[in-house]
Amino acid sequence: MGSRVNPSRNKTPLTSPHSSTSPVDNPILPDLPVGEMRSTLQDWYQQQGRKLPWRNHPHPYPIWVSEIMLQQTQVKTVIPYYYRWLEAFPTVEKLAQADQQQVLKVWEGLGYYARGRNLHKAAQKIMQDFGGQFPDTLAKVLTLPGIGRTTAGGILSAAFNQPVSILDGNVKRVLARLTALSVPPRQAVSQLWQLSDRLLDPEQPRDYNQAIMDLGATICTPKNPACLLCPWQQYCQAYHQGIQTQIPMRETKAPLPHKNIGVAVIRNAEDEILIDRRLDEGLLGGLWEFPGGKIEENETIEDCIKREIQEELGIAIAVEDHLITLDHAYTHFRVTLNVYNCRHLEGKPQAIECQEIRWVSLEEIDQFPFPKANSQIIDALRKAQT
DNA sequence: TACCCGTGGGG
DNA sequence: TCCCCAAGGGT
Repeated sequence: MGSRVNPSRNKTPLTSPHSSTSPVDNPILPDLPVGEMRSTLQDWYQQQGRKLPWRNHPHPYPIWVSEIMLQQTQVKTVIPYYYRWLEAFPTVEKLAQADQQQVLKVWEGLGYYARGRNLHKAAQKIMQDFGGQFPDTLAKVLTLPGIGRTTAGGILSAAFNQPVSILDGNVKRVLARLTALSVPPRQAVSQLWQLSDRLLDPEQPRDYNQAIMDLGATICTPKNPACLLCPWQQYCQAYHQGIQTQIPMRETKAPLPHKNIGVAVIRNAEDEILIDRRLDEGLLGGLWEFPGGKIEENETIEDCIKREIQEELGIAIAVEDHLITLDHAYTHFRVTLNVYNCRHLEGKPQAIECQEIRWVSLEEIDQFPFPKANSQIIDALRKAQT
């Protein structure tokens, strides 16, 4: 709690008013023993590095897939998805030929679904523009959707042993502590990239990049870093100052807004259920869902559901009994889903605010990719049926 | 350039 | 229970 910081307070040094360069301007240490640091890190990596499925792979495709899955996602979460993905789409060509719904079904549950859609689009671009070969230059790799500077460096170093630096969450944290960075990393991105460039081992860039990420993931962890086991302990300013748990400094964050949502499970005379496919852009793009919307002030859940279904699908329904209420947290807000069983009364459903609409049975609903919160609704439907 | 974009696990 | 954060990129 003592590490929570108001960023504005850090823009001016509390100390000497005469100092012309604050740590923000120059967090780079003047005399880092770069060669020695590379050597100690590489030695540590040979002994303590993680064995991961995509390491030392001869082909860039599996490495690329792993890099995309690992964006903002922990290794443990990624591994089963990684294997399933390569089974479903063993080559760039197979991925390019798949349709988006297959792709999203395999990605289902992993989150940040634009990653899956971009992987798919990039595979098609590789087939069209690069003759089916994953590109091996930084400029070309950066033209692929879903690949930024860090992911490009990760792929080029791992697949081709090219000396391209990275600045992911692990590296940011390691370098912030190494320099006892006195501002949140976001305010020093340019300087951190310079430091990352400087430290990168030009002789063994593949192992160096993997090593510094392993260091961040297993030793220089966000909480309770294992400084006594760290190969860079002697170079670490945060450790020497005893402030390693306070760095990197955090941004102040506004509390998450909460939305109350009415959700309809609509059945027709054949006992089929109405689902809709969301637009490709934005939250949960391209996934299927049960229709519904935000409950306005002074509106009952029943009124909300009837109104939303009329607006979104152009049909009249009867709202019947309560199925389930569940809470879910997204990155920028929380929701409570109030789910009700409903009956279709009249009108043909139209895709007004979505891409597509289907009447489906509970048996065939598994074929469609749903976001996590909606999967819980499906579970509840199955339970209610038996 | 801030803000948007999921989900699971740890403390 | 709640907050934090994880191999970031797109706009």
